[in-house]
Amino acid sequence: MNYSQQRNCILEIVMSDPVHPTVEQVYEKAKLRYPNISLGTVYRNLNQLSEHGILKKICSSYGSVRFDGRTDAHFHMICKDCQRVFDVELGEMLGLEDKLMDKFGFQVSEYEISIQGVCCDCKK
Amino acid sequence: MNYSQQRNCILEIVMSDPVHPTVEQVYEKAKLRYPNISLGTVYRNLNQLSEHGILKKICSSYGSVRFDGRTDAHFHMICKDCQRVFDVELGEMLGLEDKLMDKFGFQVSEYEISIQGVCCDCKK
DNA sequence: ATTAAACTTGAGAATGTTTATCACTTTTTA
DNA sequence: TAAAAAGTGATAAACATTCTCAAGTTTAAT
Repeated sequence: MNYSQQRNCILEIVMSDPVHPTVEQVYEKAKLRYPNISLGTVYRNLNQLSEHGILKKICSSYGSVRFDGRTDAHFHMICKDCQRVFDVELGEMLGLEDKLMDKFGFQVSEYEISIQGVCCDCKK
Repeated sequence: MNYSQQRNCILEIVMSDPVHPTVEQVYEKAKLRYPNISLGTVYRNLNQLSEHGILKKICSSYGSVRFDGRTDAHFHMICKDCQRVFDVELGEMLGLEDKLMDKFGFQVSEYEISIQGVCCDCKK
């Protein structure tokens, strides 16, 4: 990857504020600095940055794709109403539901762990 | 929800085989029994069934949306190559990476837990 | 059984999201 | 500083999902 001003700006937008923005939100913020930036450029760069493991793509059943500047192990709480994504640290998972209610006022309704990797068939 | 043959067929397709099919895969299987079934009907019913908690929608960063006939607490392993989704039981999570390698030959590269619910702002 | 209301369907249009294309510009390399 | 490689904006294309609606089913109350 070569350097580019636009990609750098996109990276900063996602890294600097843990709001887990959607593509559209990144686009709106990027336009403040580069008024002519195209939506395609935002998609292209978010995807490249994810593929290089610099950002993480988050997909949930509720709402649209979002991006996360944190790539270390942690969890996400996703609100079914506003679809915002909140970070949860590993330790906060012990005694899950009560703890999340006490700490964040977040009412857990279901959760899902997904593990990415390569299956035994594809490793061949 | 009224009864309908098509919805029932769609439900059976997802419930009977733990392949976690995509919309398109459900559509292809449903056409064997209802050759005129429309893709819109498949989307409509998969969404209704998920909204009623009868099926679960699975979204991952790799590949497309899939549906799961199991709604009890369990995990998913998603292959980055073939994008298939495999079930993992809760107990199998202790000593995660080694255990999954021993048991399934699945090489874990990253994982993510997402918790759905309602945040403190939206509860107001 | 008959009927009315509510629900569902298939077909296709409409919308929304994401990727591809291409002439041009920027960055890197040597 | 020139050539190669990579990136950009604009727009078209591809793909995914939802919407619309006339016609057909299912349900519940006569």
